[in-house]
Amino acid sequence: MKFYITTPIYYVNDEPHLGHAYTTIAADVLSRYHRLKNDDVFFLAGTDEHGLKIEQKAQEEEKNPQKFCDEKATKFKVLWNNLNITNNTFIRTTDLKHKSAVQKILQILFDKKLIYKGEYEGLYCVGCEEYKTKTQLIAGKCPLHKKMPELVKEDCYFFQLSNFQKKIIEKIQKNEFKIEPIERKNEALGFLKKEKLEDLSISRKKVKWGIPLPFDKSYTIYVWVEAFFSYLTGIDWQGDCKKIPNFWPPDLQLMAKDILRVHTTIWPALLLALDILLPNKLFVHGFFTINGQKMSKTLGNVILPYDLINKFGVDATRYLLLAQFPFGQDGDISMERLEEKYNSDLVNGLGNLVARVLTLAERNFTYFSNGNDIEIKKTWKEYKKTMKNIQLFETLKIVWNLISFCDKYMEKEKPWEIKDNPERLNKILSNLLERIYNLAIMILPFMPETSEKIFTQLGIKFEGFKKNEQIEFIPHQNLVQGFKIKKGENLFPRKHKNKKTLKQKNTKIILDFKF
RNA sequence: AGCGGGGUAGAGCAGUGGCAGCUCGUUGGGCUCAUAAUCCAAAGGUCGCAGGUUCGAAUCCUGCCCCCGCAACCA
Repeated sequence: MKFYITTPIYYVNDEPHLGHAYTTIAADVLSRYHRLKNDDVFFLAGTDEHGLKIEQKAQEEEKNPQKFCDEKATKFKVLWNNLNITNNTFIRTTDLKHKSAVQKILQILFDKKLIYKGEYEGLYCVGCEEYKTKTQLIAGKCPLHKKMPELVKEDCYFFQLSNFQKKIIEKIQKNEFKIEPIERKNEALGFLKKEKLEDLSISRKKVKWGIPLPFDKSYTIYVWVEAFFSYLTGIDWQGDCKKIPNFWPPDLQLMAKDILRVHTTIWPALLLALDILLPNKLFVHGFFTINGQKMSKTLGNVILPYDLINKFGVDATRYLLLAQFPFGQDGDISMERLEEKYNSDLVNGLGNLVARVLTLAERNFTYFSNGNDIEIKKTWKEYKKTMKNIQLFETLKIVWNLISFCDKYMEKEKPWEIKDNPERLNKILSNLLERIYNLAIMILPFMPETSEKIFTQLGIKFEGFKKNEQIEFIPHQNLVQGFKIKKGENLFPRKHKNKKTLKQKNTKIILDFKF
């Protein structure tokens, strides 16, 4: 089975922030899980680099836009690398292959008469050098320049977005174009049914930093129209509608809720216009607040990805972000709570369990499997179900239930008290080690380095599941070599609280999640 | 009345008509294999506010308040 998953292509007007990291980590977890299942996975990440905002930002920093984009895109790449993200490609909308495919597409749409010349009328703020929507204005004035924008008309090209409204609604209702969670589907259907989609102006005369329109080079292409195609050019599509790459369509496109609208209007309309299959599923997740406040640079309460990586390490960062609140909802985080969770789940939970079992097992023990551990089987069953439903928070809960079960089991059996019944001791430790072995596989998509460390300490190699092998407890095959225990360093070093630092961190802040 | 989501213990959340729950934190006790870890127990809540329906409401209805996202040609 193929599994093609995408993150949004992030807009490079700013440094990568926690929201970008969150989506990308989730995508990586799902990618790694599908690889574990032996699916043929393609994981796309990338950056969106054209448009007025970039042009202006580059100008502020006195750089040419390409250099500016190169630097920012590198920051994203480096962060993904540091977070152990296993994306198969990193597509940039300034890549040559993207630009040339996009130009072909626009020509096709033009030849199909789905693009026509017209006149765009909008409220233009001279100070901002851009059109404003009514909702961006405060009392009719630009909030930045305190001036009334002028009503300006401009020749431009339109895409017949309105033609596709009905078809999009139909595809969503028939679940041929799935949107999850259900609230987001309702939201999309809400605005699609209620508001009329106007034709979309796709050309920009004033924006220089963009891909030229193939049939009229005095314009560049509006970013949203071209950027979406990176989901296709990233898998090496050349712009030929008859030659669609095998990985198409995406099985899953992850994104935050702010870009739901464009992904359920412009994006499917463009694909329908070209007779290309729609993505199978969009999954929309929520936003963070920090101590109940929006993150914002102005308020200075931003938690940066590197703050977490430096403090907790890569694996713990991946875990902590996903273990905070259900994937798909909004949630609140704080440094204080992250620290608590780090200590309770990782240090006291997983780390401590591995340490206490291995200490006993390292002394004196011979492995034999009873081959049928109900707890492990039950956990795998729920694990697979929640993973399938993209309930990553629930998956982690289920895995941690098994950890808790092991702690209680030890308390009940008290293996450290057994002095003259080696058979019983071996059985108890074997049960525990099999559970830890399975735990290590379960956490592999979430915390690949920790997983590897556990295998090393168990003296066992995990080489993945074989093709078509059921993912579940199979001790005889996989553990035939037995355990060669060598307890190592603790998996997670304890964090000791520093109340003063925490208090400083908790000062109100806000963060901006625009992509 | 623009659309969607949310407001439940100190914190984060679950609970859609039948004794108000989970995790963390806090407090007390047990244990000693383990990173002051772990196990058992306890304390802690006018379920946003105000009305209504019902034998019975966190849950259903009405009104209101607060928070988040969207309200496209910014991305």
